[in-house]
Amino acid sequence: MNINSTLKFILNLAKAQTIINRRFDAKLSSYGLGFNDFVILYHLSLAPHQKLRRIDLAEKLGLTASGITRMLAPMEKIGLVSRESNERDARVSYAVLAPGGKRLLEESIKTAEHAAADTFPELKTKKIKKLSELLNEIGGLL
Amino acid sequence: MNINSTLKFILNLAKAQTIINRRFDAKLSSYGLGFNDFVILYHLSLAPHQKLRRIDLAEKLGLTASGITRMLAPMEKIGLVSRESNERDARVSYAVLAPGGKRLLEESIKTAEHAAADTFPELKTKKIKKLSELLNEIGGLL
DNA sequence: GTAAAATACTTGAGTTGTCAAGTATTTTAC
DNA sequence: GTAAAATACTTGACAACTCAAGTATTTTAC
Repeated sequence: MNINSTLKFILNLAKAQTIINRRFDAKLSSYGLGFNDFVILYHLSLAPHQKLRRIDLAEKLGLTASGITRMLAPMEKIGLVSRESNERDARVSYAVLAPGGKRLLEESIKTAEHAAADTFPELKTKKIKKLSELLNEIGGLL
Repeated sequence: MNINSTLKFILNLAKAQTIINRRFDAKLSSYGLGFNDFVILYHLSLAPHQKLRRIDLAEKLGLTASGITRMLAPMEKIGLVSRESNERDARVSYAVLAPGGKRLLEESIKTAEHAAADTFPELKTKKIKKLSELLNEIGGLL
């Protein structure tokens, strides 16, 4: 019952990611954030006017539009993000980084970086580039 | 609001894995399997006597023991795995690959391999090795 | 040999997503 | 300019986990 090495690799990837996710969730829980909450705040902070369409947010995280709707609802309720409409296209609803979200991102970012460093202690810049390229083969597709 | 490259890499990894998981779930759903169901069957098929303690299964997938309990329950109900106790240690309950599970694994394995090949079309053995080493930095920890 | 610690597993309650379907709006193509 | 297709988003129903706490058993250490 053998499988080829690409599939084996994907099994390893899945395992690693499961552990990483749980670890980051645990570390960030002191801020009341999940890993993906953090990632949403991060992408919003980089975006022009610190806002993104829900669908672009979905693309950046690899989630579905539905998932983004679910995630943003409680974040909006506690003032991390707010909602803004687009004058030219009534279908669109932006997620905007709210002051509370910006503050929380600033507070939590060091924690996230430490968690990353703990996870990959000796990850060098060169290696990262190569790996990221590889991951783009998937990330870029969808 | 910049972050270091290790954290950025982890964000890419998370995105890729989210997409991979959804894709595999979709492909395997024609067999009534989720991605992790498939992985459980696969690990059981490789194990001595095709059985594993729940906790070892948890370790192999990167899940918690609780998660394994939840996953195995429906799989047991439909005859993919069965339960076996350990005579020497009454705490232990093995998950055993049942005939139905073995058959389903054999049927689905090509689908999973194709999904893997589609995801990383030109993944060479060398690259895999490097990336897998890196992933062991986490996978090995827990 | 017994108390304390560790291990294996399960369960209740909650979270974080998924998919399929539906609504509203915009774009395309003729 | 209008019908059909595409796009953006939301919702109901559900799946696949998590953590914290609990039970049962085994191991450790004195």
